Amino acid sequence: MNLKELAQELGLSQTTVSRALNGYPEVSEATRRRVIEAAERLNYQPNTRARSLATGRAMAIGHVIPISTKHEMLNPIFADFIAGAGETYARSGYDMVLSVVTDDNEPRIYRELAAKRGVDGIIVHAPRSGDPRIALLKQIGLPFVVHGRTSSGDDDYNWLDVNNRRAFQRATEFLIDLGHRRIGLINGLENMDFAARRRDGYLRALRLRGLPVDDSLMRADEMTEAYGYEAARALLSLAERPSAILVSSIISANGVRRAIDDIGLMIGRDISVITHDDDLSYFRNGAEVPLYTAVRSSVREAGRRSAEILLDIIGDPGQGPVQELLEAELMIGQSTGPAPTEAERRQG
Amino acid sequence: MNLKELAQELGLSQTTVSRALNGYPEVSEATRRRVIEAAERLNYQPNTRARSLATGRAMAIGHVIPISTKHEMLNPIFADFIAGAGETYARSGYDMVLSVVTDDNEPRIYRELAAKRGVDGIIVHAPRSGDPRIALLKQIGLPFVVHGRTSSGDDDYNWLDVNNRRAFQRATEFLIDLGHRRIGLINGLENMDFAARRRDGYLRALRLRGLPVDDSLMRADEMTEAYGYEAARALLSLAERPSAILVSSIISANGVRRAIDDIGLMIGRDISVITHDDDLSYFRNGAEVPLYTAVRSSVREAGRRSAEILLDIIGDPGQGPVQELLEAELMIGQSTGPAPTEAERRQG
DNA sequence: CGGCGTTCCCAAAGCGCTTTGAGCACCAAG
DNA sequence: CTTGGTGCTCAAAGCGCTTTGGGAACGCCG
Repeated sequence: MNLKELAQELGLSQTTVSRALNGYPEVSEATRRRVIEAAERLNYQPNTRARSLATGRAMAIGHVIPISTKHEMLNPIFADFIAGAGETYARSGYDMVLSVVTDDNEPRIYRELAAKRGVDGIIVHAPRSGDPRIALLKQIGLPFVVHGRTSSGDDDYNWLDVNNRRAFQRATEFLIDLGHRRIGLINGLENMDFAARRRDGYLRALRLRGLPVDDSLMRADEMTEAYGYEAARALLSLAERPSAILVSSIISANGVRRAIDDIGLMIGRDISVITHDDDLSYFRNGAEVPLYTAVRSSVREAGRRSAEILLDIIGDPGQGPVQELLEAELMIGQSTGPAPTEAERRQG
Repeated sequence: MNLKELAQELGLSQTTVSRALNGYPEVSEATRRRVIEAAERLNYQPNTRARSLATGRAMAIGHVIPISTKHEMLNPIFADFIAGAGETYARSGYDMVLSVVTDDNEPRIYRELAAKRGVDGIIVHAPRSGDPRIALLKQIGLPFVVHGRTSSGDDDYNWLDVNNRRAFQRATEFLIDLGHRRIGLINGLENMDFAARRRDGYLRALRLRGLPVDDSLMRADEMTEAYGYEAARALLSLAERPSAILVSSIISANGVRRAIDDIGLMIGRDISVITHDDDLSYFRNGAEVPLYTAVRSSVREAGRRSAEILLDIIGDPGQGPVQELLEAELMIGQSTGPAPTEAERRQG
């Protein structure tokens, strides 16, 4: 069923039918009702391809999901981000097109995406420090919003980010206030901008409180459960082991917990743990009292909001860069407690 | 840069340029080279919308990702499945369009997807038992492949599935062989077809070996970490607690482990655990010796293969239904061991 | 009754591509 | 010299929609 057939069926011209369906004022209410009724009855939907060829708008947003070439891994936070963005698109009648891409040929993909005119805008995922994609996309001229930021000098682009530095500074200070002096950091890959900022926050808190920085307490890698386990085992077998650990993902935190259990220590008593919590639907942080003390920020909400920003910009390209910084909330859970005294440690 | 401009630039007609780029034999090699060179130099890519309007092929595949209305959750296995499917699409020049949809308005979405002609085919995710979508899609006439199956009488459609029943029967028998007599099942939501099959496999093994079925040993829910924990706590606090537990997801298995640790028992000695392992990139099951004894089947590979099947069918719609059953492999890890004797149990 | 807005509707152009059906050169064969 | 291929190229139609620029019908006023 296409427009021509529908118009024929109704004894109207294609113009009138199109206008009736798209809400133009030039058509009488009676006709409009008649048209809409017929369209529903015959399950007419305008052909997307033809429509967007005519309007020049693809009514689709591109998401380029990078897969790290080294590890061939796909971070599950994308799933939740996309769920959020998907809600926004559904409301606005946009489609979401996904390209899963190894990070070595990303530039090509962006150029193609733009040249093929299959999408009206792009969401940029997982920006690295000084990510070249931003300059590339600006040059290409396709509207885009970055989920996260990148710390090159140029700040003239749209982004939505969590205040990672503040969050990790606060988390670290919280631990210091509890009496912890040796605090481990199990971070994400530090070529990722978010991870670099988290480390900065951690370091700043240490400096502010006059605590020494010890490189052997800092780890960085892809945030799997296994990595959390390995890293925690390593930290806990140090001669001077940390009494608290900061973790960049609740998934890795699961591994940290396992390591602590394995050693026969108790989380929250012998070792305090604070994790970043993206509020992933499959990894909710407990019910009444959260399992982990955490700095939390919903990545799903970030997806929803990033998509809204992008659609805004597409609708009104004139405006200056839109930038939104979300604050993470610090939630006290069962995984933190006062630092054990020397006596307690020797006993434990 | 569009075709017209490129043709002008070259002093050729649009026809010739189009033919040169699309590999038709009617154009001389010299001309073809000249055209291709110019296209690359000027970064010409045919406009997707125009092209697919002309050819009638959208060059895109739709994935409808259901979000359970009750829990608002998005299973992370989708991420890996999509990563796999994405590889196939990238190779074949297809786009992937995602619709994230709450399960109450799925039928509408499928109809729209078909009527709007935005995609050439669909991958159906997370089929429920007797899922009405299969009849719907057959009626609509859009090519589709189901990831999983559904157990209505009609088996005349394309699917790719893991042999869930066999896998869980084998896992159960493996536990029985180790001397376990009371075996818990922490399953996925049993309105899902895969979960129903897993339960069947479990029950069949019990029956075959003459063991009683005890409903209090069977749980079913969305496969989160927290659910694994809660369910395991419940099972382990039964008067007659199971000595082994079968789990439907490695994520829930993490929760099961946590519950076992909490109670002060040891996994693999006091309580044996076998889990299904989708080989998710962020939840790899250990290195040399797997952490968990598991029945494993890569969901990423399933994605890759499902997409291939769909593209095949789109290319040659004549063929009968394509159906592929993957066998899961049973991997012995550190989470299983012989059932403790009565004496050991009392002591433990 | 003529003229002028309104209201409603339409024919046709155009979006950028593919593809059909032809045509022009050129050369070999008759 | 004509005919018939062959090799290369092209103009134009068409995909299904939106949108421009009218225009018919109608009522109302002077």
